[in-house]
Amino acid sequence: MIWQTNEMGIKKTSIQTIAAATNSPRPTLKTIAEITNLGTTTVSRALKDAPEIGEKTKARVKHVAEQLGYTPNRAGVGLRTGRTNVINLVLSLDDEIMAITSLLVRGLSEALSTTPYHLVVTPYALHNSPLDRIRYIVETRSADGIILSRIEPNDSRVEYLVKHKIPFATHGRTEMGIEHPYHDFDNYRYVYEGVKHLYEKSRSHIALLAPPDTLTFFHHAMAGYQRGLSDCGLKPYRKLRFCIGDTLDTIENLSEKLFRSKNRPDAIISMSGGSTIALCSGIENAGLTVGKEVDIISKQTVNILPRFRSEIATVHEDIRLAGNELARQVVSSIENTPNNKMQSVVYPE
Amino acid sequence: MIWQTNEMGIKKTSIQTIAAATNSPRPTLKTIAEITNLGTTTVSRALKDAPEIGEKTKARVKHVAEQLGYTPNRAGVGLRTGRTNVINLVLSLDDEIMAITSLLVRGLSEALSTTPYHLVVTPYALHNSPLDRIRYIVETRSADGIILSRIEPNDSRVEYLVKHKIPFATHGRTEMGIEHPYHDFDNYRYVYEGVKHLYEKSRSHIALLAPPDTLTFFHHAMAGYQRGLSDCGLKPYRKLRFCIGDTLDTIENLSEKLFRSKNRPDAIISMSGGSTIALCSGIENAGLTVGKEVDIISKQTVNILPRFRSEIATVHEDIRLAGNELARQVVSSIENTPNNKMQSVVYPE
DNA sequence: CCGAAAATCTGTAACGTTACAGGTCAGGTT
DNA sequence: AACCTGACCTGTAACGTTACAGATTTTCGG
Repeated sequence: MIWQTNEMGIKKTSIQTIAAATNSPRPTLKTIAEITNLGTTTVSRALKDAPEIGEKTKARVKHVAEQLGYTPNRAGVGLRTGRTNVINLVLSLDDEIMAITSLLVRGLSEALSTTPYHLVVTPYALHNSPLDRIRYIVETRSADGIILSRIEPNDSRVEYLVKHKIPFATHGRTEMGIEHPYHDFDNYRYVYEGVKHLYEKSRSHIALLAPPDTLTFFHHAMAGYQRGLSDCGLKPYRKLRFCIGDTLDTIENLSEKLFRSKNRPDAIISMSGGSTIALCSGIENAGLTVGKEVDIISKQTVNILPRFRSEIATVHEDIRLAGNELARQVVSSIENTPNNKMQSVVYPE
Repeated sequence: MIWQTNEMGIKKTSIQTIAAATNSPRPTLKTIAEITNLGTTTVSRALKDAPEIGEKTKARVKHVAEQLGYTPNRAGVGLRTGRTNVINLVLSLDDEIMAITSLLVRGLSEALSTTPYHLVVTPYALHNSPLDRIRYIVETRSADGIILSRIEPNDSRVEYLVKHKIPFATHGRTEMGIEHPYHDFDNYRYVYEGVKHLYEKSRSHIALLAPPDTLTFFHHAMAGYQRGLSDCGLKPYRKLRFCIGDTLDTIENLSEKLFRSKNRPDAIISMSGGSTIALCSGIENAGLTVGKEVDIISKQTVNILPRFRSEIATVHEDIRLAGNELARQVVSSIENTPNNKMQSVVYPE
């Protein structure tokens, strides 16, 4: 093919050939000890600036270590100390297709970059028990701290982690009477204010495009919804037959069906930006126009909805901030310095 | 419990041992060995079905292991064998905001689920050297195989990994004359056929919304672009002042500026779905309509553009498939079974 | 019933690191 | 001169696992 201009010009070098030229096992403490004529213990202590090692020796050791490109072997450290310097973000694959992952990871990395910890992301398929992944991490001792999402009111993972005394933080709240670090968006307030806003625009059939009802924030959203409606003297719309956990195609289809029906809503509050897009498609397929027959308020984590249909009112959920907070919390938790605030609920100005 | 059926073999301390083990510290091979009155070696071999262990013993050992909830300590295994059972996906944070990550991860997990390997994702900030992360993984021996993206024609990471004999696969190709596993979308063909398609719709000022020019697939896209134009007897449009690596806001602004200009394009081929959305916003801000004054062809990894503006012609890039392929390749590479195809370039029907 | 092969099982060492309990020695104190 | 102190360094053991080289028992042909 045309762009493979290199095929003629450059000779191919096999992996083996290059590697054979560079055959040296990685240096260990022992290597450095032999070179410097010190004990491995001394080298180990020197490299971490222990007070009982002379300055001259430290400098010498560090210099040699640098020369050799020494890096501590994690398996060795892990075996001896039981620590990994890893924070593990456990994520569902079937979720968060709309940039949440990306932003959360960015927020976490950012905050961890000033600590000795580094981030590892483990995905799991939703059809497996989410608890399995957690158990695996705990049993194999492969992280010092864990970050969870998709939190349920009565969450077996939280129970497990508390029982095993593993530091963790959750993106979302539980309702188990257990105190633990968490960060959450104020979904109650979001929906409550959404209802009021729509009421002021004279909307009266306000539906909620809710999260899956297994998750805690479904209840928060629902509470805000009901309180908002009751404060406005409105009645709840019958429960939608789809939620933000469904595929975009499902949402689009059911949304179209809904908006073709006689008793359709005249406003929707959506809990997810991705779902909102499919929702709009359904509305338009039904021959209606967003901003005219129907008003939409939606959360979004990335600024895309105004580009999509400028009539959608949006509220920004700052996932990067969530990452920062969660990282801070879990590190505090590991290092047992609970001077900081270990729980936060935010809402944008 | 099974081991109590063997009356002769039971140590008097069995019960206490079991109790102690079930209490707090995690069970190890030694725990099982004490309970079963076997050597740790035997237990280790039994758990991995070694042929020199009797069936009866294997069953007994496995049963006890199950009872105790034994899981091998990864640090121990890692230290001894040098293996981690980890495949590490190294991802840029500043990239792929539009679901690529999510889909790639899903594809990889899926394919790895039938292997002993599991996926770990390490993000890096683009302003750090991407090589650093790789070096860290290699030096600390924290993965058996690595998967890279954002491949450059002359990629230092590839060079490094080949030099250190670490198995890896790349999402995208290099042009260094080094043979290594990769998976790629046929961007040459995509752009080439895009140009032809637009030409048939009588478009003549066709611009390319290209990738950053550091990446290999920029060159592929460019080659397809130029060849397509030349086959149609058209001239290239002057290079755009923005690319798919820019923020959505940047793209929207520069796009508006472009489409307000006198010598604006009448068609665009875009290399990324996210960018296309911002591009459209810019076009519309300039008072033009997609499908009327301007035609757009765009790649997308998730089916969102038709919902956005139904006039956009789309080509699907199957990232999940990419994940499957890359996983397969890197595992083959680790296990030195290069019977499978280690390189693939795909284009949808 | 012998001897040897086959089938099972075991002990030791090592992977790289760090905790711990010393050791050595210069210099000062009694 | 004997003793102590503090600064600096070292050896040993252990974390949990597996490779390796035996050890023991069983089986079986002759």
